[in-house]
Amino acid sequence: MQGRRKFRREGEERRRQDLIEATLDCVAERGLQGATVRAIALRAGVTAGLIRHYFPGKEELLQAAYATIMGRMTEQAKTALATVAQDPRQRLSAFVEASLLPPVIDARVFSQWASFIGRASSDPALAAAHRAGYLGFRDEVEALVAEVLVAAGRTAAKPELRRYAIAINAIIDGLWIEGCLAGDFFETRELAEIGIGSVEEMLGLRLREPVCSAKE
Amino acid sequence: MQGRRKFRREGEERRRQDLIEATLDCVAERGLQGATVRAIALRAGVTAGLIRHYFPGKEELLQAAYATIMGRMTEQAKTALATVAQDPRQRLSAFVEASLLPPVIDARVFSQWASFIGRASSDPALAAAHRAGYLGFRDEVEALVAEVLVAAGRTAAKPELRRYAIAINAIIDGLWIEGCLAGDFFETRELAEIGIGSVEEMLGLRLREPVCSAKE
DNA sequence: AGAATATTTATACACTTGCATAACAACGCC
DNA sequence: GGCGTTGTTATGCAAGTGTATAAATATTCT
Repeated sequence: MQGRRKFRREGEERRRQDLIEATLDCVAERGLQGATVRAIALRAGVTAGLIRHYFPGKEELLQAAYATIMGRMTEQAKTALATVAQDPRQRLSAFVEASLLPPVIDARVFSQWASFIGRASSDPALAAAHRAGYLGFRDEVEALVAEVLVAAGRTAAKPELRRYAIAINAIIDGLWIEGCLAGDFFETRELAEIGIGSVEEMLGLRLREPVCSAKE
Repeated sequence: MQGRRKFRREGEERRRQDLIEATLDCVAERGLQGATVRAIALRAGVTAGLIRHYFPGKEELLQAAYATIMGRMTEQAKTALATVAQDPRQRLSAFVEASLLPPVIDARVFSQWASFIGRASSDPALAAAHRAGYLGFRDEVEALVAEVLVAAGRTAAKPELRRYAIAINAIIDGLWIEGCLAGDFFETRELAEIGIGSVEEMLGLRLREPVCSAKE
């Protein structure tokens, strides 16, 4: 008998994160079914038993993984907002654009999202987490639209604002899905252009400044 | 020992359909993980072994189930087209509307869709099935838009048509998801109204005939 | 009615699953 | 350097998984 495997003790938070990342890898590649404790442990370079040392059970690990990707997605969206500071139109435009280009458009992330959301209907905890994330996103859109309308000198009644937010949120979601599922059908910036163009048509005003004739 | 269970022989196609339906029930309620041969058989009022008499394996049953819901969804949308016959604008309007009301908007169907789509990334058979369904849907939209534009006396260049189809498909998908996941946030016809309104704004023409002032 | 057929049940099997436990080894402390 | 603490491995287990097979029964045909 050769002795047992050598190992290193990682920091607690580091190991936790590694396990979550390994879980997301498994979910992305083989769906929730493929995310068994043994597969996760193997990918994390660890033995299966260790999972129960960091999480009460597999269930909790999955929830932590879901919370992680939700947080990551909203974080990316907010990052897109932080970049361009001044003009509301440019801000909305940048927001839409960022949502429809990598790394937000990503088959891997979509696969994870779909796997978890498929179980959200049966799992109240997942459902609540999703609902919160969705409303946060829509509120973000609504605030942006309000800025834009005010800057354009248009009145922004509440029901109208809500309507805009729902519609714009929908088209971003829809294009996001199309891009993630069949990215090879579209040119690099095609979805982003369509997204921004559609929002312009919905709001009835241009978001991008009219460029000089030379460009594109 | 009491004798074995009594049973009835159902027609072949009937049994197949029952098994598929039972599979969809399990998927909707407990996700793909919950769709075990035993759970499916129990729900179908049958013993587990029978599944292998109608399908080569569990894998094929799942594929058949997915094909079923995909077909059902596009079929429902096409039904809406069959009813309204004449005016292209009314046809497009009815199509969008039907896609954003029950029974197409349905939390159960969405749960099934998400569960399957989550595995589509890893399963080539599911991926192919999805891609075919998606392209079929988009072609339908594109044809509808072409009719509308022609009827409105506008030129319908191919890239423009494609752009419209992608955008309209996206907003239908996005609103569909919102409605399925959080139907209680919206008034009964709210999503349908938003969908039709958005399409009108994108195309730059009205789909519904201008109603007399009394209505609504 | 009785035999032939193939649907359906029942049982078994090899394998995987999540989880429990005990042995072990890496690290901090004196 | 020896020693306790605890992160980590190894092993085992009961329940659940898909599948294979034979026995039993419902249905059809004559």
